[in-house]
Amino acid sequence: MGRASSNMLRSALLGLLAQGPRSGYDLRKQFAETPMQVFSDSPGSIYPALQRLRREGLIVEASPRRRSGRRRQDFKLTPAGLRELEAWLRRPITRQDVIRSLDELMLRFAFTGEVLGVARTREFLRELHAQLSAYVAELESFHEAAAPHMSLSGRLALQSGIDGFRLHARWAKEALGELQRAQT
Amino acid sequence: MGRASSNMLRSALLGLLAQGPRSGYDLRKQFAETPMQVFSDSPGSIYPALQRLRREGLIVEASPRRRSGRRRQDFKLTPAGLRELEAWLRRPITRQDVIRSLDELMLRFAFTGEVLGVARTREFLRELHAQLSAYVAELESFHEAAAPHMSLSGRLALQSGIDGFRLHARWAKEALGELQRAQT
DNA sequence: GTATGCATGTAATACGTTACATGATTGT
DNA sequence: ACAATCATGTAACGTATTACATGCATAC
Repeated sequence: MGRASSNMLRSALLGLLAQGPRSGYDLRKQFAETPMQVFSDSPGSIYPALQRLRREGLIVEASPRRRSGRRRQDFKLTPAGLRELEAWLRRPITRQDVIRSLDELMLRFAFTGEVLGVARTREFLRELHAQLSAYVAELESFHEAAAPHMSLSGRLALQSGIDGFRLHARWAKEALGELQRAQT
Repeated sequence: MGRASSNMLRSALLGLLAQGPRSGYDLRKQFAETPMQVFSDSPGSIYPALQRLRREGLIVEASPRRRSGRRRQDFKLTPAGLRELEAWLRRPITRQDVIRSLDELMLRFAFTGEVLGVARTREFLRELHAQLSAYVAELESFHEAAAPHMSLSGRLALQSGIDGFRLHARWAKEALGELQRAQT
């Protein structure tokens, strides 16, 4: 009921603010100038989202740490905000997540490493790999059954999808190895 | 103003209806049971979307081609609907499309093959490959500059993103080859 | 002292989501 | 006759999008 679905921007804001205090403008710049460009940098999305988080007590204004005389409103996480972030990070990975919001899972991966530590990140990757492998298998069996009746472009598009998930699965495995090396 | 952004569901409905008359329920089943599961199969999204398309004159009721005594409302594209579909398919591929809606581009690819023919599809793939390569290069140079200051998980996540785009670029090239073989 | 960019905000609109509602038709 | 499933719809809610608005610092 309402309190809904993914709300990826909300989580991204919490995750970034967990790294340290930032202003809305800082966040907009980060969305605009880094590979986080999946997020809109328009003020109409970010400022209202920050106000909502503030109203819910998940973030508060931080001491204005002004690096200039400019008006500037920094925010930082509250304990409640950190709890919500961690709850998001710890959500079990579902088949639906893999299908409909792989982007969000990758975001969760990045923040998990920074917020919950290496051990938990490796669990995350194992779960992710399992779900991805399962879905790849599903797609392959669909492909086998349906390919004969599909158009060439349909088949090629499906193949691209399968390849993408397979690549992510392989990536998860390799990342797991890298974390292991870094941990020891 | 308003008439906005991607509206991927709208385009998907037009594309599917271009293949032949279907009912809302058919479309829901297709979303639920095929790899098109990026789309929600909930009635609250599909039926309103169909009503909007009908009100705009892009689709009309088709003769009820009933395969049972059940109530059933089939829709088919109007000439205006086909025009809008083709306009969507012919939109130039932007950097933003690649970053924020690769899914939509893959959908466009599939329908382009079915609606506009092989020649146009190959143009599409060339454009797509160019945009993907350009963005991969961008990401690589960001990676080179920023990697030293990033956390391990941040770096791994970024690497996954780069790999994904690189894979799509390679796919576009291979698909181009397959279409060429099929065309001759 | 005027333009440019910093920094935050708001209004209109459309859309997806969840949940609920409603008949009609098969199957048993 | 009754349950399950077919098939379509509606209502409340939250949120992204686009475009516009505002005020204050710097820079020149």
